Amino acid sequence: MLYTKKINNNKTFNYLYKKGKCIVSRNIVIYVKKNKRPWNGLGISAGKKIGNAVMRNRAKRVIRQAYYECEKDMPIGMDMIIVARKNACFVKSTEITAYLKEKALDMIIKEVFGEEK
RNA sequence: UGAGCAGACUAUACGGCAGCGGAAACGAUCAUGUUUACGAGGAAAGUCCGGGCAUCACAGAGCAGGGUAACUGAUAACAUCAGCCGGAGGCGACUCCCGGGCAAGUGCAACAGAAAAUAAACCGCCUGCUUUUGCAGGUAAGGGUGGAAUGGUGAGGUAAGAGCUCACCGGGGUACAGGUAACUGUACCGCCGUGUAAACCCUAUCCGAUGCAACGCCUAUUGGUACUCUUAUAUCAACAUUUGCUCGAUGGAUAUAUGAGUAAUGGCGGCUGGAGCCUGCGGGCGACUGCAGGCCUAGAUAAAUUGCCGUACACGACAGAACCCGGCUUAUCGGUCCGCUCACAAA
RNA sequence: GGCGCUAUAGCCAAGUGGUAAGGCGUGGGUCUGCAACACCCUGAUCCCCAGUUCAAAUCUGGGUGGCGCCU
Repeated sequence: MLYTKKINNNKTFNYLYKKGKCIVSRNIVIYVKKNKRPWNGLGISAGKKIGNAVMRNRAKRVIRQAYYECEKDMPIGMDMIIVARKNACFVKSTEITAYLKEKALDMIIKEVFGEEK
């Protein structure tokens, strides 16, 4: 939790779903958008389709752990929503961490900050 | 040994590294750090009952509406639980049952059937008249319909029959005895009548409404928006408020103007020490309860119990607190303990 | 978290204890030289499981799905 704040109002969620860039994979879907502030915003969403309360909590936990582990490498100054898909609760957190570090980071940097650099 | 019945408990375990939540202590000062112990369930679920707590309304009464239903008790209370009565099932341990009243009233009972409930009589049976087809009277034994047909079986009796009479069975009433009571037993009378109250209803008894997004406190901005109150003026004479309605109670009511206050948003409290848990000794058949000692054991707000690795095995089910308790219902891989029953075998 | 409503044929639906009306559509037939129109026929585990009753779509209890309100 170095530079991150939680996103907890509905407005920003809807704004990001509409305007943000989306990156899709088997386990998760990521929506990203610049916010021009000295912190990152993080929202995790686990919908009804995933399963009961235990499964939803498990998915949220795994995603949060994966985010913390690659927080140091993240660029600062963006809002981000991670939506769990049905696979996410059966997978270990190391898989998601690896995915974030190897593939998603490059994509995020390209999509969001690519134009400036 | 096998097959069961009932009750109670448990819900992978241990270690390492990294992390989360609020709390306490120590340090530190507008950055927050260190240490310590603690941190989901038997159903946390469904929200089906009951209560606490809070607000609203209170001067009260009645009606409407809703719940409960053998009896006695337990309890804060209950649709729960215990004991017991009645009924049903099982060889048995034991289990199951929304179990008041259609002899207060009203309604309903399709089709079939003569008839579906003050009664009546299709085919029959018997007597009389007429005459070969009917009429009048008696009768409800037999037939068929239906879920249900005015007690059942046998004997006497008769023109034919019939609780018409008798015996036994079944049900009802009255009296007496036993039991706290539901109820049980005995004696006498007597056959007065189907089902349905999870149909309206009646009887007894209980219930005010809304739910922590209740409610209380603090506060930015905008704007005179909404609401409340005070004063003044004008109009009207029945109008408003008061839990769904009525009585009753309280206030005259509406519009305009002036002045004062409140609300929205966000935050904090409510929030966890409680009808609490454990142990021992008493009371009670039991549900439960009295006394003494000990313990503090989640409180988040996009929402904490984790991630990864290793070891073991039976390879891990259903499932995540959101104000709090007592029950019920539903989901659930399995395991352990105590008691009891039946069958077989051995001593 | 709390409080409510609802489920009937492929679709829209009526039905307050006595064996489920109707409309659109599907399929078949009649009509026609062939079609359309018209007419006739056709089809239901009344969301699921128990109970009350002679009898349940309907009454009672439990479950499942869908929808709404407070925010």
